[in-house]
Amino acid sequence: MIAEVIVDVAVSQVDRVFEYAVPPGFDISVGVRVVVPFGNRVIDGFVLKLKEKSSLPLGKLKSILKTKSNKPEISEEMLALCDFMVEKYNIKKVEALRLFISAEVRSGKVKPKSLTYLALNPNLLIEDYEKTLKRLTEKQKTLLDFLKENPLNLQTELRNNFGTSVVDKFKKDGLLLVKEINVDRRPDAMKIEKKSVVLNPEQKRAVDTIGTFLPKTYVLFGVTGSGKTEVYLTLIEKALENGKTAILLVPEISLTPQMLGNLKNRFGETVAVLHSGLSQGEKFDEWHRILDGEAKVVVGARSAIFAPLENVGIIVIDEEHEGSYNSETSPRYKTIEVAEFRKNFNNCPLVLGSATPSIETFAKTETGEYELLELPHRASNFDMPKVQIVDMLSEIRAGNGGMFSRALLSELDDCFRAKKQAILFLNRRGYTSFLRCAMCGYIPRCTDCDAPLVYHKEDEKLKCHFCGKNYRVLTQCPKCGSKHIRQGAIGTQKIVAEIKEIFPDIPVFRMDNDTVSGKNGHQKILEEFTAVSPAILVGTQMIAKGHDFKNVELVGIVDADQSLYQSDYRATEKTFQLITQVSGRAGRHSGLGKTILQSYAPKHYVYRFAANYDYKSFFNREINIRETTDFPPFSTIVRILITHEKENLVVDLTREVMAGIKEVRGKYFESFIYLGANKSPHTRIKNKFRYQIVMRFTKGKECDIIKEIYAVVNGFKDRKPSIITEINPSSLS
DNA sequence: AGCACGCCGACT
DNA sequence: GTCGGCGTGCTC
Repeated sequence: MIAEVIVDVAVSQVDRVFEYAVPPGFDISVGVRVVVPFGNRVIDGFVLKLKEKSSLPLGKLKSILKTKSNKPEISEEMLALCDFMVEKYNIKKVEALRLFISAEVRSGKVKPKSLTYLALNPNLLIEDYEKTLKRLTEKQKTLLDFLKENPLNLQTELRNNFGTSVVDKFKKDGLLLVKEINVDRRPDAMKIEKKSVVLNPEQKRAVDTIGTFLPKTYVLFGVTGSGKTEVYLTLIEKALENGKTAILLVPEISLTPQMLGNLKNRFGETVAVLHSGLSQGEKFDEWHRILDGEAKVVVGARSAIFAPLENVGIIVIDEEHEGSYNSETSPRYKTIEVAEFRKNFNNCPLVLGSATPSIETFAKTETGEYELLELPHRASNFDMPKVQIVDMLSEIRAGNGGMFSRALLSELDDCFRAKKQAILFLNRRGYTSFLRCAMCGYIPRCTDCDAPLVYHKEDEKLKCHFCGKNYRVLTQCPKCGSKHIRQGAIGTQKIVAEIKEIFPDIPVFRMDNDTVSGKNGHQKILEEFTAVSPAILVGTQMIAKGHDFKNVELVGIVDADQSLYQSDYRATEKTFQLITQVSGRAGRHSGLGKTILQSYAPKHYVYRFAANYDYKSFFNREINIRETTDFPPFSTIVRILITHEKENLVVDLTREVMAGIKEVRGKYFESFIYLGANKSPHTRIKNKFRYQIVMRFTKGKECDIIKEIYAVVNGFKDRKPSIITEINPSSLS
């Protein structure tokens, strides 16, 4: 027997099948991990296929040394998924396989945990043993009495309670036998009150529709608090009743304990968790519980989509619009696309839930590719907080040049007087910043792309991140002639400092990347904040997600425009999503919440629609713009990123790749909208220079074009700089 | 990636 | 004379 093996070495030169002989007597099947001789060393590999004959010249073939898993760890489905990902993302086979089987499981360093128990010897009656003792001491008697009632005990507990010497004597005499019992290391779940919920008619309709278990993709479009979770749980329950399994994804690790609590209330111990924040032991044990079929429901962040479940009956992606579902590091993949694959393979439904679906997802409900289901009403009786838009330009004209409007200050004052809490949200993403006229709000934009220009400090230039075109830095506003040109970004520290000055008696908490450290740093700040009232919390997006603040009645969005003027075609939709999400933090338990939204462009359509929570109108407007400007979903953006420590190598390779891509463009000239090469906005990360080739082309022939681009790129795989290709990257930084 | 092989410089 | 620099090539 011959086995086709992929060796566990992540280098393109060896990312192909190697053949090995299976020694007689070896029980090897497809999907097991093996140890093989490779060159003059010994490494791990994955068996992909078994066959009778080798095509290799005699004498080249070596034999598998041993197996690392006694049963297949990669199912037929995952092998097919591996091929799919290799084709779709141009990644290496091992990279995909490594996603399926984490390092903790592969390493062999993590072992199952066992506890030492002491059990009564079944062949020795306590009475008989008692007779062999010369004299029964007090301690021996109490222990014997205890053992009569409790035949199996933890060794440590027994020793602690009855004394080491007595226990060890019984052990030595053979009354107690050592028994190692494996225990699973299990991630913590949040304690959540069990309550029985009656589904409202809309929830019921969603459950009935998806509950037909047709292999379709559904968009569950429901406002915050409309009870999407209850729909998920009911559907998972039905899938389990049908003898199937289920996957439920949440956007962030910090949201898993809560969801796990919900799932455990309903499904008990058949629930497993998978995400990168688990301890090594937890990851190992949870993964094996899934593989062994003990766990039927898997909850987790994006990596949980690779859970080794068989017979999947439903896949749910909650908050499907969240950027965290796109892997930002190699191997880059899109969770929804992987989920689509598993949905098709398992012939089961995929549910994408969101209050603010991504434009690309919602567009597919219009083309009929996805089916739309709506939950338009909140389960509680509270409305979403009222949003007031404040024009910061008129504040400046009225002589208020500070970063807080009069409206926000007076609302803050009211809020604190009522002994309530407030949140100030700073919409800052990434490092890039734009310029803005402080008098009229003018933002310099690229004449070719209409994207806001980004200020680059190192060479004192304004640059367009879409085409790379350079502009001189403005000193005077071309629109109103003012010389007050400001850099757009303000920081959280500055806000905290000002708040402390204006409201010296109010406790201020700050939460951003600088103040949150460690595993629970996030939780700690939130707990401290929750404990005092009045108080104010200043932070970036991390305060926006899923937190149920009881006492927060006011949300201030200090500078909503900051995420709007990212040079990213998704900036508007991200802004809409953020506003909706942050607003949702106020008045959750009183219905009296309010949001103040400060903007220098208050007439921008995104604010008008967001203030009314009018997603559909926003979508219609946005999809129109995408269509007229040829942006996704009406076009495809491809980015080729080339990185290395030596800049000249990167420059040379970028030139060569660009030449190849230009040939592709020649063949598909009518499809290409744009093609350009430039430094990446983050010129250097971890000492590596970054150059990128960005292109955009219309729909229709994109599959052929992408294939050709991959072919060009793969021709340079043996070069030193690393080169990765991304389709519709989530950011161009 | 790792590791061997191999072909040139500067040292005990 | 040899130790060791890292370019090149191969791994069933």
